[in-house]
Amino acid sequence: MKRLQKNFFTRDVLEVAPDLLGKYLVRRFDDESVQEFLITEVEAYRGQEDLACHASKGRTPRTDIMYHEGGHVYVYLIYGMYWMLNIVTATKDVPQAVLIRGIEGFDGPGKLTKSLQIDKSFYGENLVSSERLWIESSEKLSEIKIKSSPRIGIDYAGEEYKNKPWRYLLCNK
DNA sequence: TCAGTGATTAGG
DNA sequence: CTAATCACTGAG
Repeated sequence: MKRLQKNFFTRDVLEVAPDLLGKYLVRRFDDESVQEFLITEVEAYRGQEDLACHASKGRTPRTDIMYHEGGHVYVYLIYGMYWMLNIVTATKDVPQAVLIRGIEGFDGPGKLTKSLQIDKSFYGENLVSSERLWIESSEKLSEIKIKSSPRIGIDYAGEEYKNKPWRYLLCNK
């Protein structure tokens, strides 16, 4: 196991997203305990032209972090209750992010962040240097199978983008 | 199926 | 300031 470095995150989101499957999300809690979670489901949000991406409406205080270099964390609240965990990818001024939808043991992005105790304080966290949240790769899982499908909950994105198969799932059963 | 929930955003 | 929006969940 070793922590993923910046060059992993600075690629195009469509490369990074499927590549995150089979990797481990590692969280060090406030009591110093460390837990690792296999990433099983992600979605790619790609730039200003992707109408499902929050950055499609332009740069705002909330989406600002997506315009940074890959390797940062984008966290936001949805439906007044649930924090969503995203990982910023690509280079400066290219707004892309990967939504972590599922990890082993927890299905659903809302439950995931609740279990990992992730909230707004993680907005902008650097996954390369952070002491409480990062990603590790495992040499064991060299062979994995990936399935893709349209993204969830983005009917507003228009015909072209809502049907893009930018949701990736692990299926090595 | 559908209500709860509050940050974020655009518009006066 | 106000009103609309929303990458979800759980109860029924």
